[in-house]
Amino acid sequence: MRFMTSLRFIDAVAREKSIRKAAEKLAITSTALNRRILQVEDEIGQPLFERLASGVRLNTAGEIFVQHIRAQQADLARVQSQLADLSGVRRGHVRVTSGPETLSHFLPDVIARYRSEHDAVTFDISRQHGEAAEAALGSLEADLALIFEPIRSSDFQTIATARQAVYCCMAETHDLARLDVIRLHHLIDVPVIMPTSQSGVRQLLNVGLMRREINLATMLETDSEEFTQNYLQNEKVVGFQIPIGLAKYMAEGRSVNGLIARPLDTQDIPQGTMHIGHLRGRVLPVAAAKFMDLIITELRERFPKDLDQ
Amino acid sequence: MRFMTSLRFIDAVAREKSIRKAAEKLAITSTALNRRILQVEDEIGQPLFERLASGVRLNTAGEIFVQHIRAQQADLARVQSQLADLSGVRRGHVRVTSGPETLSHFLPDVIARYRSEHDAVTFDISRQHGEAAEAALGSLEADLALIFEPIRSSDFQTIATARQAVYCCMAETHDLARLDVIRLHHLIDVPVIMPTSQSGVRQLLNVGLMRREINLATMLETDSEEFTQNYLQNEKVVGFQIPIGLAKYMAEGRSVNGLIARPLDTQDIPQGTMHIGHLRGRVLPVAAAKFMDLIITELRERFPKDLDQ
DNA sequence: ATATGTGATGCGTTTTTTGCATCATTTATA
DNA sequence: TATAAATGATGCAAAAAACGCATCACATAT
Repeated sequence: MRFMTSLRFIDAVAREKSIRKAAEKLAITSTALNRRILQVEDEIGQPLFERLASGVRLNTAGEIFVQHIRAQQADLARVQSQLADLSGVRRGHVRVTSGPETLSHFLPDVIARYRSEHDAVTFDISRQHGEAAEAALGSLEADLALIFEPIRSSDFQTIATARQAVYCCMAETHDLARLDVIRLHHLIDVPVIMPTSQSGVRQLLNVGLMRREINLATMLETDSEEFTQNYLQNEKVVGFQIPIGLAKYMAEGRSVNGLIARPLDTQDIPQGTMHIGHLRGRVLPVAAAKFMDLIITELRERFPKDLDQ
Repeated sequence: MRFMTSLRFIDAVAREKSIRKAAEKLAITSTALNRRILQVEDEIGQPLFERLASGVRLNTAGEIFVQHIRAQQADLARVQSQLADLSGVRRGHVRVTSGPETLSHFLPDVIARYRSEHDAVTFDISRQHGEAAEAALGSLEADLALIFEPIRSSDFQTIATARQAVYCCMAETHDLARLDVIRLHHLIDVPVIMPTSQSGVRQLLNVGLMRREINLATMLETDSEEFTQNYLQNEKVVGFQIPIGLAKYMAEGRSVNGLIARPLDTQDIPQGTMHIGHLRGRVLPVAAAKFMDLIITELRERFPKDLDQ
């Protein structure tokens, strides 16, 4: 897109905070890039960057203008996606940001399902917790977000929510595996792997633990689902997860790879809410919109009673 | 704005429906323009225009793309307005579309008031009835609309409304000038000037006339306020107008230039609603937003009881 | 049949953009 | 404190892109 070149270059310089560094990434000389920027600044009628000895930095005008550029790029992506859709093939690129919960099973499943029908669509998955995810939507670095936490920004437009209880995850040989529902007091003196404090699951656990004044025997704290799942197969410890983070059918009590999941009593630990949404006011590219539809379809199949739209 | 050139050109061709005609308006040769279009089509990956013997016409892809171009232009205007605002002077260009009611007194007053403080802001006033005005907002040819009619499109976002009763307008020597409130039956056999059927005032009159089964002695039908106002000074006929279309204080009963206004009884003719708003989802340029604020301020001063926000 | 309109294309010219070498400053380092 | 290494800006020549002219191919109206 020739007509986007200057704008794309400015965006790059804003990100790199240096003309020379940006020029290198863009595979042109710094002098050409410099002059493009000077030209746009001249047309705009005022500088967009502050010149520092260490590089450049956006000034207020630049912030406003770069925001415009990104909105413009996002809208162009939407248009291209829509045009591709016209000509039969669904092309496009979908950028999803999500907490760790959905990355092990849910998103891989949904994306595979989507790509089985539209293999011209590509994906970007970035793992970020709530606040960062919302920021990524705001700066148009992501199209969709799946956030298992309270929503902070009013710029987040929720399209669907799914209530999720917290489950204990353990080897099927674990003593607690015999129980259908686990109460908090069962966990006293049982070694557990805790999610980090940024995670929504951890926040729900904290609420219950505070109320009941219980301390768990935390043997390890991690935000890595992969680590947790693998470790549970080696030692008789308990991890925590929500249904969307479990392998399919595990939430119904089946064991998968020697692991089993049991719900925590909701009297002890409140249910949380998984939010699926996008930046308020945005019109999503076709591919992203259709992918979101599929996410909701999948959620409806998995959690028919707990989905709200 | 160099980076907008190709897009601006495409917009021009779409409007002119001919490359040669557009080229003339843009002061370049048709061959240069033609090649720019071919280049963009090539980058997009598909044609935007159908080539006919009589010129060109947007295809579906073109419609989508041109819509994007216009949104982009509007957003750039907003950004420029915002940047100018940063540097102290409020620059900008405000495009208003309105029915005839506000053009004689209201808009001139408000614009004069606005420009007395911000003389770097320029205006475009286009006179259009409801449906056309809404279309102008939709195609981003106008920023604000003042519509004295029911709103048809759900894309119209109303910011404020003002209830307006219909007034009779006449020479102060007219027999009916003695009445404080005019009933429909007073108008029987009185020669009147009627607004055209597109006008909101006419639609309100029709409602009352139908209900009471009264026919007026229409001596002339026009959509020209100027004509009506001038003619009333020459002959003892009655015209119709709403307060916002009257000179200041005329709705309170004062005579201005030998003319006087008397309200029609609202039992006979229902009140109408003046809508002030913009395209749903748009972020207006600073200048346009501030101008709308001033419109509402002015309305509040003139019609404190009848303004809703 | 002819004339007039349309958009597309080959080619030489003009304008714009790019890259190299270099300057003026500021910051980090010896 | 002197030196080295980074930054963005600028003059100038080469490369690339855009432009305008002449012309083609085609459709429509006269």
